[in-house]
Amino acid sequence: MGKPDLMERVVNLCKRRGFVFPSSEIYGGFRSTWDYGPLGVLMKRNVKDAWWRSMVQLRDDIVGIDAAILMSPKVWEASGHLSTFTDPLVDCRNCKERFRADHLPASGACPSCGAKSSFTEARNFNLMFKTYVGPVEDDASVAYLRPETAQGIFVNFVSVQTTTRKKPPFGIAQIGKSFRNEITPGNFIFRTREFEQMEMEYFVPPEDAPRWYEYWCQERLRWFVDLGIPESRLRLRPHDPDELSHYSAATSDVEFDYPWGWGELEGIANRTDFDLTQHAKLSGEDLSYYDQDQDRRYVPYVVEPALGADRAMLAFLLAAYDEEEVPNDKGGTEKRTVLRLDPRLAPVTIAVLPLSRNERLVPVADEVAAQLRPHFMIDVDSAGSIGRRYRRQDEVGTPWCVTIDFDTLDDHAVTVRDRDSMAQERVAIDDLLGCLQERNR
RNA sequence: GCGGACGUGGCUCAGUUGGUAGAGCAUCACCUUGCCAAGGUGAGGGUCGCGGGUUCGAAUCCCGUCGUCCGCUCCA
Repeated sequence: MGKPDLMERVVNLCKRRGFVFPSSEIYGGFRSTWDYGPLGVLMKRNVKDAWWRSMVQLRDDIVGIDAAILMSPKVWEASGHLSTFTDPLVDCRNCKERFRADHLPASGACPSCGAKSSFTEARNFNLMFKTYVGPVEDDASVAYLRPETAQGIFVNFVSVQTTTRKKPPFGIAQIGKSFRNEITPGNFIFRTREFEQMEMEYFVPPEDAPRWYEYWCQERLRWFVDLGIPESRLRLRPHDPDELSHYSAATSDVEFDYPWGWGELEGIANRTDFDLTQHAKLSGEDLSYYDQDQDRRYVPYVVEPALGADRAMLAFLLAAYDEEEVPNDKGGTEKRTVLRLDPRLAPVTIAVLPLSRNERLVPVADEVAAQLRPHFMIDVDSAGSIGRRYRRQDEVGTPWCVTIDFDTLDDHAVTVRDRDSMAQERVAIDDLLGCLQERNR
């Protein structure tokens, strides 16, 4: 399968099966915005739950918060986003290429045109969405949609630290929407203007920051591998000094092998004490930490793994997509599309399928489904041939199908069919829940 | 925002020199079958992205606009 082809097929599958729809489609769509459908919202929740579980639930050094999207404009003044998040851009009238004004060579010649180049005036693109709070649209009521969730953590640092009595090294995690008025969004849900971030700020003594930076780089890489992305499709790429963001001393990207090439999936940054120091300056509040054991006061350094939930979901979908040839009953082969998603990420965990729409089978299927529903996301489907329904479930990544057949009426057992191996096992209904929970572990 | 390509039922596409829209798949119902999709019968579904113009008449020509893809740019 060609790589560009893969992207097309995944986007198509997403639309066809209700993972992701173009937003506002009845009005012709709205650029760069996507809506998650019934299966997509389930999967995205699973991605976020998996992240939250690994960050917050399974650790005792990280707590969560959920900060407001709208914040005081002072926050963005302090963080540097008001001044630094603006890119001055110029276009060359001759070759039509666009450059960052501050990246132009001193000679003023662009690479493909040389001396013939002729630039437009520099125009500023601020990546923050601006809005007005309250009834009057004046300068005093200007507010911004947050371009990252991290600042909500920094401004709450002292409150969280004192209420939880956590001591560095400790972290604060948050999942939420962010907004950036990107010049060019694209590649499906890879870069959109409204997106959901999963960010964690890890506060450490300054001298320990490099060590924790290394730790989180490896830790984040492991997380993706654990959830099913092959190591061969992941890599860690340290930023060159000149591509570092204004707040960062060191940044590495976890990159994924997208159909269009290697691209960022997650960024791990050593943000130093930049943010806390800036907020301390502008607010006048003391944001340092007093270490009683060592009797010293310091402003913690911050190591930040920042991941896009939408982007992560795309990577999991791309890595899971597979087409294979399977033998059919006519002696030939046919194509089987299967999403080999980790069961923790699959939108539907168990499909309950009566072998046919027989009036004795359907009620049993409903009973089995009712029994499993409190424990798993269940789908019940009785339409069409059993083979067709297996294929439908394969295509959306359902790990297990439970089939009720005519023998069930006598032996009170069902068939459990595995997505990847297509193997079947007979299981008594009384043991079914335990059996599935065991497999789902 | 600039340059290039494109926009017909859910999907993939056909639609000849402008005459008022078609196929396959999918969906739904009934029948059949009964463990790995596409057997039978029938049904629903398109003002051809949107708006305007030319014309007796436009999916087919012109303009605008919105959207998609590729590149510039961006970085979760």
